[in-house]
Order: sequence, then structure tokens, then C-alpha cells
Amino acid sequence: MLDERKANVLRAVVEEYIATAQPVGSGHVTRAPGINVSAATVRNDMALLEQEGYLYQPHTSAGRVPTEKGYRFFVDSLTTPGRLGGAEAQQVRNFFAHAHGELERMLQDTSRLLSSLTAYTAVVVGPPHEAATVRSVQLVSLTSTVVLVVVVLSNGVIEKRTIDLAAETDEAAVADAGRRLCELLVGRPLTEAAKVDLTERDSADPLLVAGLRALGDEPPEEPDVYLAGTSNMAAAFDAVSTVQEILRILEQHFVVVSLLKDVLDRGLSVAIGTETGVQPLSDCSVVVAPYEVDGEPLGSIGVLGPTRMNYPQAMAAVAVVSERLGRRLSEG
Amino acid sequence: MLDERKANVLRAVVEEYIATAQPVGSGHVTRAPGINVSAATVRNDMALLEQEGYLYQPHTSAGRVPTEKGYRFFVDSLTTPGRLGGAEAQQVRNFFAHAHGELERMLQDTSRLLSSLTAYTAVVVGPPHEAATVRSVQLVSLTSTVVLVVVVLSNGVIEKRTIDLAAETDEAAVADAGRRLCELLVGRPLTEAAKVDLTERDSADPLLVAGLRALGDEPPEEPDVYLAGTSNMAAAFDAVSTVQEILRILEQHFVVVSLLKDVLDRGLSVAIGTETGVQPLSDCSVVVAPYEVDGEPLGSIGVLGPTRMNYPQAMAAVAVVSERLGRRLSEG
DNA sequence: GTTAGCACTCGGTATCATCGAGTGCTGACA
DNA sequence: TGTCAGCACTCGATGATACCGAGTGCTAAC
Repeated sequence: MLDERKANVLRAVVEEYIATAQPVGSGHVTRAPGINVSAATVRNDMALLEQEGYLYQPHTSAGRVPTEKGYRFFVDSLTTPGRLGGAEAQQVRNFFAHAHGELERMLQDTSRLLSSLTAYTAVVVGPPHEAATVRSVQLVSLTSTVVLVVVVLSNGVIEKRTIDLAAETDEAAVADAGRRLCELLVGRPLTEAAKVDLTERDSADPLLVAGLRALGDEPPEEPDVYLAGTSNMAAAFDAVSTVQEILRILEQHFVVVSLLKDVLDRGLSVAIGTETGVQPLSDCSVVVAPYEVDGEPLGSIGVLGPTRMNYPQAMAAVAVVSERLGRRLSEG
Repeated sequence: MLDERKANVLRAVVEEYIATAQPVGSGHVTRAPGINVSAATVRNDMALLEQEGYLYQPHTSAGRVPTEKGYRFFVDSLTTPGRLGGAEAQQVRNFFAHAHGELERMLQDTSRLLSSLTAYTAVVVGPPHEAATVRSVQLVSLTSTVVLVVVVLSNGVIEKRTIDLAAETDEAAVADAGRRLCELLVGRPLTEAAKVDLTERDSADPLLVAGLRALGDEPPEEPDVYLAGTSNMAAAFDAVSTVQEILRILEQHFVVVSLLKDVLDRGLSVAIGTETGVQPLSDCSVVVAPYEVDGEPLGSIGVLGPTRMNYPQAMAAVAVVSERLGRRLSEG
């Protein structure tokens, strides 16, 4: 489609633009390594690349800027997977050598790591709550009419609900109901709590019924989202209104979750500009990867930056971190 | 100190500046209600207010802008506590009528509420982890060598730790150690886990020892911070670099925690500009209040906005929400 | 097909004049 | 003495104008 030289010119333009954020003129391209033709020839190629929709010219006498199609070509033409710098690789090793603590904490820290590696905004999406099976159920009375239900799930996530009772209850009843709940739920996904078959005797226990309802009723929550480095968004744009729009999107966690999910569902690892499907993110790109525990995808991690982001670096960081995170979680 | 009229002029300037974000000229002040003197007189007063450090002039032929001292006078001179608008009051009532779920979720939602009420950034600081006493301890084995310790605290917060064992263990040992942990810890603050006296028999149980160490070793964590409406910071400033600096501060949760704590410790409910003690926040103000459960301060809530924020409204919102939140938590 | 040369385009920057909101001061008045 | 109308003055914001230079497209020669 594009002959070798035009592809090189396009790549040079993208790289230069990513580095400088300035429209790239033919002169700069000739200075790029691998380009051994004159500026005039480059100009001819660039005019053609513009006709084909890979570049565009902000105004007549300016250099060229990549379009989404241009970035897409650039990303698709990256063959070498991209390596992290020495310092970054060391940082990742350090992090996973010392990573500890619970799932939430670990995902939050991973998000910080990714943001620090890339200088963009990092997103980590936790495992969906409904997927895991119940490992244990415990009832704890907080007051005589308020009982806390604590459910430990197989993925380490802890779900809790409070139930308010009409009548007072005592420790023995709480212990009884707790034991029965264990019997009923352990080994099954939490979403089935609403549909368990109750014996007549079970139905007579208000605590048991209320507990099951509390567990089953809740709408299946969105997975948790851990953001880090949102301040980096402010560094990437110079219009404060753009920054505001993007931050507003990031505050809506369900949008972020479905954004990453959509991208992965489409089989992509990078979504550029409007490819994200979120209008206010049309100046942004996302690099995504799932992380897998024991071969099963658990959640996803990603990096959000301006469309002129450093794709090779971001892709390398996301790939390495998702791989290491999955491995670390498989161990723990 | 300031005679009545000068105080009125100062208040008028502050109010006008808060509303318009433009330097206020003598003409505008005369149009304010309660000012019944000529522009020339206002000019004399304003010149004096500038000498005294309440106002300052960006340049010779411009209007006046309040200094921190000016805002401080304005805030201190607010006698009427400030009422929420009808729609806002309704929103608060609605929220607390339907508020439910666990502590974390509730604090997160409260943060959103406060941000939505004020159109600034809201901060909610959760209860300090070390304060509460242990209500229940449970051990759950995740694999044969990994055990999860789940501690329910009296304030509803759930602490969890994983322990990795050198040797495999069985359900019976886990149950035994769990029961013993309950005996040792229930009713005591978690911070004492490291210092409990062990019998000789206790010391022989590796699971028990490891569990206590896991609970006691962890450095006392910072209280949780729940932010909402950070995108509003972008709307409040027009320099993208300012926004970035502020966001960067907000990402450091321990700074936010100690900021609110410092302000309250100084006996203030409002910190203006450099009064915050955080250099990058010198263009911001914070309005803070503790929320109390059963008379005891549990945590704090606050609003962060530009120094030219709408103080009466923000103070009213913070006061109402902290009061209602405390009341709601005292019930649940 | 490539390239040197060249006329041309147009955003960015600097210069300058104009405009007007706002000031401080002066002198009159109650 | 405090208030205020009048007035000359200041200075940022706005807009017009000129200029510069990076960058272009085209043409003609190799």
C-alpha cells in the first residue's frame, strides 16, 4: 500500500511530532535517520501521504501532523515489541520484588507504578466482583440489631454488607445463621445468593433471609478502578478545558471500565483518538492489556495519554507490567 | 479596626471578585447594596484598604483584588452561618435518606455529594485505622500455605492481611489459631497486636505467631482519602500548570490528610492560600469540618477550591454534610 | 524518479495607536 | 472634617500593520 520510503517518511513524521508536538516540515524529516532523499522528495511524499489521509496540514505553509490513520499505521508497523529503558526495567523488578499486601492495595500500587513508568495516566481495573466463588461467610454483630456480613471470595476480594434487623438478635442466632450461610454459599458465585433454595426451616430465620437478600440484591457492582497520575493529563494538553473534560470522564469509573473492556473486546491493544469511542477522549489514546492469573484474564491495565503519546514506550510498559502483575497474582 | 463603611466596601469587593474573577473598580462597589456613597469616597477607602493590606492592585489603572488578609476578614466577618439553597438542601436530604452500604462506599459517595453541592473538589478523610478496637478475627485459608486474616473493627472498617507459611497447614489448625486470635485480640485496638503476651503453647503455633506479626507489623496506615470532583479544579484556574501542581498534591494522600488535620488542629475551619501551609496550594482555600460519631470526631471532610471560592456556600455545605454524615454514622 | 531553485503562503512576533475602565488628586460644599 | 464632582493620567486590552521565516508546491534540469 505505502511503499517503503513513504512508510519511513510517515514514521519519521510521527516520531518527530511525538517528540516535539510541533508540525513537522520536510526539513526535519530529512534529518531523521534512514531518510536519504532530499527535502523536495520528502515534500512530494508528504503531499501524497496527506491525500491518503495519513497526515494533515494545519494551514498552507505549515508542516504536517499525523492523523489518527497516521498514528494507526505507525502503531501497526511497530514490529519490535519495544523494550523498557534500564532504569524503568529496574523499577519494575524492584516493585514486584517488594510488592505485598492485599489485592486492592497491590492494584493501586501497580497503577502508580505504571503511571510513573510512562508519565501518563494509568488505569488498573480490578477483577469483576461476580466472577469469584465464595470462600467463606462470616456474620459479625455490630449492635443488637445491626449485623455485618463479610464474604471472602476466591480471588481475595472481600465483600461486606450490613443488615438492619427489625428485632434484636443474640450471638447464638448470629452464629447459627452464619454457619448455615457458609453451607449454602461456599463454593458458589455470589450472584447465586439470590437464587439458593431454602428449606422451610431456613425461611423461618429472619437473619438468614436478610443476609441472603443483602448479598443477592445488590446490583452487581462495577469492578474497582484504580487511577494514578491524573496530574499528567494536565501536562499533556495546553487547554484547561480539554483537561477538565478528560478528568470528568475519568471520574466516571464505569466509563473507564467499559472503555478498556471495549478496546480489548475489539481485539485491540491500542485505541487512538475517536477509536476510543468516547467523544471527550478524541485527543487521547489508550494502551491496554489484560492481566491473567492462571491463564484466565482477571482484569485489565492501561495507560491514557495524548494521541501523540510515546506508543512504543507505553506499549512496552503496559505489556511488561501486565505480565508481571499476572505472574505475581498467580503466586500469591 | 476597620470602620463600618470600610468593612462594607471590603466585603463588597470580595463578593464581586468571587462572582466575576475580575479586579473590582470603585464603580462596581457603588452599585453593591448597602453602599450609599460616591465612587470617589469608595476610592479613598479602597486606597486605605490597600495600605492596610486587605486589597491589592494588579497594576496602576486597574481595580482591586482581595489579598489573603482581605479574604480572611471577609470569612471572619461572616456571622450568619450561611444557608444552602433549596435544591441543594433537598439533594442532601435525598442523599442521606437513601445512603446505605459500607463505610468506604458511604464516604466515597459523601465526597461526591459535597463536590456536587459546591462545584469544587471534595475531600473526605476516613477514620484512622488504629483508633478502633477489634470486633472479630477470622482466618481463611486461600491455599494450603497462604492464609488470609480478616479483622472487623468496631468502626466497621475491615482490615485484612495475607500470611505466607513455610509449611502446609490444615483446616483444623487454621480454625484453632483463629479462635485463639479472637480470644487474644477482640476488644483491643489493632495496634496492640504486636504486644500481646503469648503463652508458651501459643508461641509454638506458627500460624498464630505469623498472624499476630502480620497484624502488628504493618506500619499504621494513613486513613483513607476519598476525593471527588477533581475536574472542578481545572475549571477554577486558567493556567494548566497550576492545575497540574494542584492535582499532583491531591495524588499524595498523606499530604491531604495532614493538611486537613493541621487546619483543624489550628482551630480553623477555613484555610486561605498560604494558610494551608502547602506551597502549591497558595492559590487555593480549604473549608474543613470534622464529623463526629457519638460525640467523638471520627474523620474530616473538606472542600478545596480557588482562594476566590464562594465561602458562605462552601462553609454551609461542609457544615451541613459533616453534621448529617456524623448523625447517619451514629445510627448505623 | 530525484532534486535544486524559486516564488509564494501564512502563522507568529513585534510595533504602534487607540480605547476605556479605573485611578489619585484637587477644590468645593455641607 | 468628611464627602464628592471633576479631571488629568495610567496602562492593559484590543486591533491594525509590517515583517520574518519556516514551510510549501511547482518547474525545470539531471
